[in-house]
Amino acid sequence: MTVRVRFAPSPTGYLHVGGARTALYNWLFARSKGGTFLLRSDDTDTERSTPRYAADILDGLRWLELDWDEGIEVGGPHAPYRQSQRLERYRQVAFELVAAGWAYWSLADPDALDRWRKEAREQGRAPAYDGSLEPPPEEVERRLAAGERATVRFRVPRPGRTEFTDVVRGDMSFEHTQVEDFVVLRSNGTPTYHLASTVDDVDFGITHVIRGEDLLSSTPKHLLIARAMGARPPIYAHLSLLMGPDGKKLSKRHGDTAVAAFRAAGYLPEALVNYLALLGWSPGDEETIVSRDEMIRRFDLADVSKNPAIFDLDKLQWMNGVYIRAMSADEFVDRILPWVVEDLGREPTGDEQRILREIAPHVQERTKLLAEAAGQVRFLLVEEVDYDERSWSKVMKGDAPEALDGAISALSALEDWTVEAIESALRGMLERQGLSARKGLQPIRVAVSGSTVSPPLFESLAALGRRRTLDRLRRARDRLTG
RNA sequence: GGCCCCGUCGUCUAGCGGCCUAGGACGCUGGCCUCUCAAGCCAGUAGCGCCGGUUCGAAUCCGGUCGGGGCUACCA
Repeated sequence: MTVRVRFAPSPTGYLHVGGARTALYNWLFARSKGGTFLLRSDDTDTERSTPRYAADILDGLRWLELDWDEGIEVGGPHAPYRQSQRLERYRQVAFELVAAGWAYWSLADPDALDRWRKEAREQGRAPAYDGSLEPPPEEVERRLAAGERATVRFRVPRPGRTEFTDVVRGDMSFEHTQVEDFVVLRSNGTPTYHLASTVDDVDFGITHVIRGEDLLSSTPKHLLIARAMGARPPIYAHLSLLMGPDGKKLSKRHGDTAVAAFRAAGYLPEALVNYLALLGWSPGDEETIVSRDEMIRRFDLADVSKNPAIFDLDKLQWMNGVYIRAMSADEFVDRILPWVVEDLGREPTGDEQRILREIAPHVQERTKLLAEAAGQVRFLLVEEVDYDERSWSKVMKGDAPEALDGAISALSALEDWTVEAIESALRGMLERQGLSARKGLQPIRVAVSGSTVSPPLFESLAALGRRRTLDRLRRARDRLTG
């Protein structure tokens, strides 16, 4: 049997990291089994679905390089892959279900239903509607004939129970007294999630449904529908949910959880993928940095953790740094360029790009987020620096004038403007002035970079060039005198 | 309230009855390195929720309890 899995987001919100993880696990499973990964859009909620979110989801998946073999925008034998374009099919199935006695037209009064559920709850019973509020058949027929709108509800067999084996959770059993006669077709003729999703899974030949644990207790409904359709239901695997630092389900109040937000902040897709993969799955050994190929080779649903996982930004950030350091300097420059352009307000010149490449290795190892790098290299690309006032007042005192003067004269006399020459000139200066490197170099750093924190000084000066270095040293010296 | 899921360092996890004096990673602390900040290296910190049971032996099996989470819609 060839594995067929799907990621089926509802475009009622942007792609968030939880959804991305679900997509990733589906993708990994498909790739590790040589199966098909399919993308469809569960957009039956026309009220809340928007094209903007739909586009964001596709962007996010592409950015993460979770390519799909079949589905939205790539097509396939079961097209279309948007539920909003398959409405007739769901209606048809709903009618067939009614005709076969698996479902019925429901005219239960909504208010009465509310009261019924409330009472059930108060009496400690399951608030699962069992059809007892329906009018007699003759009345239903009459009102339907008169054009009254009704929902279609699935007739859950009671007594009874649904049992299944979840690949990550093991044997499950749900008593049907706990499962209500759920709506499959709304009174406006559109299908509910349960119907549309299950029909698609059946029609598209989905073999494994890998999704969030929030759908675990809906699984009996899906099994019931699939079996009523005469199909062999897919195998289910429910992933634990992602939590915020407070242990609650990850949501907006934990900050921006959108994949697009991570992208904008300068996270690398490969780092996010690596982190997400290990959030609920372990290759079994002590590896933390796992390549995509390695993941595919070793991924197994049986190794997926049942525990809910708290999203740890610190660890993601660390991992991002690991991936950044692993890049070549050229690649690093290419990847920070968009942020540099934004920061500068213009495209760097060829000369400036050369400077960037020169300093890249040194910036790279201090960068955790690509977005930060722009700020670290800015002083190399602008004509004049703005001093960070805290840095200034911290170091521009004591021996600072001597250090600056010494640097100006030592560097003016320099023949070769190279890292080595600059270093030996400045170290010679330190010795003459009797200054420690720690104390003597900081004023120079602030004068040139504007801050007490910068890439290594000698390399920075070499990249900056003689003219700008000396200009800045003199300007700082003047400012110091007042 | 009902049903369901889950419970190993603060966090992600390894562990499938003796290999556990519970391993790794992030974080945190200290040290080394050092021109700042990082990175790197070294060391340290900290955990089997609790109570019973099974067993020669339990983090591992069973029961209970407590705690956390999910679902309980004509949302998905």
